[in-house]
Amino acid sequence: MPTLSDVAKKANVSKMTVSRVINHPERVTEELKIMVHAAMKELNYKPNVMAKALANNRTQIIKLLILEEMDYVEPYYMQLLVGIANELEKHSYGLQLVTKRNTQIGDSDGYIVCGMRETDYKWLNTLDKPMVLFGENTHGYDFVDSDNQKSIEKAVEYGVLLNYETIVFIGMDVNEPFALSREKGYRNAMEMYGLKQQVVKLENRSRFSATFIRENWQEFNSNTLFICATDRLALGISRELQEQGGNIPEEYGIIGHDGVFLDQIAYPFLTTLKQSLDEMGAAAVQLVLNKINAGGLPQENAIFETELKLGGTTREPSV
Amino acid sequence: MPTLSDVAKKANVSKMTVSRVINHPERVTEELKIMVHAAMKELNYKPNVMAKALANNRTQIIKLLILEEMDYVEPYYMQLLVGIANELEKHSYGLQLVTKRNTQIGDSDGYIVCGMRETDYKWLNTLDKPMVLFGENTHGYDFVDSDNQKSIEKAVEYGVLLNYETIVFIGMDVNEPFALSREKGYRNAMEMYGLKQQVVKLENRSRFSATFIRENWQEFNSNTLFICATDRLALGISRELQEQGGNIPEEYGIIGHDGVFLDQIAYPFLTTLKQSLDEMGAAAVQLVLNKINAGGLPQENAIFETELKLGGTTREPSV
DNA sequence: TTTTTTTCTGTTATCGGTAACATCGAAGAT
DNA sequence: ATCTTCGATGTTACCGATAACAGAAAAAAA
Repeated sequence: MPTLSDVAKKANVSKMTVSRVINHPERVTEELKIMVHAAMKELNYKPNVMAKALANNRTQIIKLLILEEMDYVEPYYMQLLVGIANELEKHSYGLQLVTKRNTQIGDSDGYIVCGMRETDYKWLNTLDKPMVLFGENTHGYDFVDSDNQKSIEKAVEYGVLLNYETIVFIGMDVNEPFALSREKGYRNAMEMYGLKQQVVKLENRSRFSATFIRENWQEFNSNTLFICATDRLALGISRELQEQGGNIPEEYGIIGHDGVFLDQIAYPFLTTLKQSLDEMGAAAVQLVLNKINAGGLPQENAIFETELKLGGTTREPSV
Repeated sequence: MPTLSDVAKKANVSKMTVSRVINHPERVTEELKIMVHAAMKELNYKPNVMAKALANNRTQIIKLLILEEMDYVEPYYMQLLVGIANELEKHSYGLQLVTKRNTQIGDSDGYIVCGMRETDYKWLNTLDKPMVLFGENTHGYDFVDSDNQKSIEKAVEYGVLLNYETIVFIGMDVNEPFALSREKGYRNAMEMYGLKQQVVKLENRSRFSATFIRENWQEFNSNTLFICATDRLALGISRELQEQGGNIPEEYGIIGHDGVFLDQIAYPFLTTLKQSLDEMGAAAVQLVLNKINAGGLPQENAIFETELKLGGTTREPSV
């Protein structure tokens, strides 16, 4: 492995000049820059991350804290992780995954946090490294998230376009910002269209939404659309509607939210609001690295729109 | 952050002695060891991973190569990843995730590879760092895997116990060792019980196994058990059996394989052969780190038994 | 022209560890 | 009693980079 010194020798300059070409190119003559670049290419020079880290007093490690209980795995995270990992790699950063079990966390340059609930913030405050949260929050932390409200608004809009007469919202019974935003999106859009609102909140498990349908089956007349806060809930709705003999998508429509894995497992495929998790993961990385390299910046968020991905649980738009 | 020197000063010894206490305690007097340990505790000394890495010419990074196409995410990996990540953290190693997209891989101390197919081995050969594969292979690489054969043997045995008359194997149409082992497990056990073997091989997608049932529905008389090479296949079988009005689990039984996420999504829950992925992840890490620290050792594998996790797709054993 | 300033490049010390060699006292050998 | 040998500790140099300072040449000001 060639080092800075090797490059320096080859280019007939000092190590410092080579270092400058890499980190502060504006402080070096064009002429030398060219020579150094030539030497680097010729030797196929790759900077030694560890040495750089040591000299800069960095660890080149970002910790990903997954605060959610992992007893039932969210496939969600896998895509996110890939997005994060790829982006970190671009910047020569390593990843360390921290789950609720091993709170004994070592050193790092910054954190990306996901799955946090309100009760976690007190603890988060004690971490004094740059940090970006995955999911909107009201505690002033930088975050990356989907535009939850707009997302559900789009769903309602689409439901109206499809002429579903009743539009029900199956939400989550947690008081977290993302859940509230989704509900707000529903309420907003319904009000805008002057439609009667109907909100149900359940624990985020498919069997609970299935039970809900079973127990309230007679209430729902034909031509109803269920907009669900998660694909998990949508899955339960779909399953039980079929069980009860409901015709999907003609009599009953379903729109889920998340678009990771579950929508593909369902039969028929769910129409869902798909988040671009790998982009979001990459964005989270960029935000933390910004903070690390620039000291304390003001809050900066990245908000992504979801994409309405059509499956078999909504009928075709009439032309 | 206290350093080696700080500890050395406090204990009135040289840096080297402190270093020895940590890395070669047998070369230091009991007396000094105690003093140094006291000093370390008092200062709450944590070794600087980067410095150590630099001095040892290590990167303290393990790359996890996921060679599988990630267009449909395997929730499988999430658990594995958690297992790997936790174990790496214990040893102050960072993780870098490499997917098929970014084959441009930087430096690392070793690799854990998963999702490889026969065509990948040529390329794997070019990597000359310590490597452990996730999944059995016939190329002489160290690996970690479930005992695929025994696993399916257990399934057959259980099916016999439950008095299912016909036992069918729904396998995967790939020529990979793990798939072959599972099939072999079926054939072995069936032969042992003197039962008629019936093997079907399909692409690993639930809709293909569903289609299979739809098209061959009349062939399967009641009292049949389907042993599936994956939960994905089991899911499709379950779905379509219900669609056709088959009674699960009394008339038709299903046993899946993997026990990650999908079995919980299915309705009813799948009876499945559960792999302990986090343990396996940890084992993979231990194997690579062994290789890294000990130079080229002979091949070493870690094979884990699966656990038969009962769900609603098999009937109760008669007492 | 001389002095001052600016711009660029090289030197030195340092980040926090570790290997290799040097040193020194005590135990064993002769 | 002298010479080895050995075990325990300290010294020095180095891993591969960077910041801070120093120095030299070029540009600007006098």
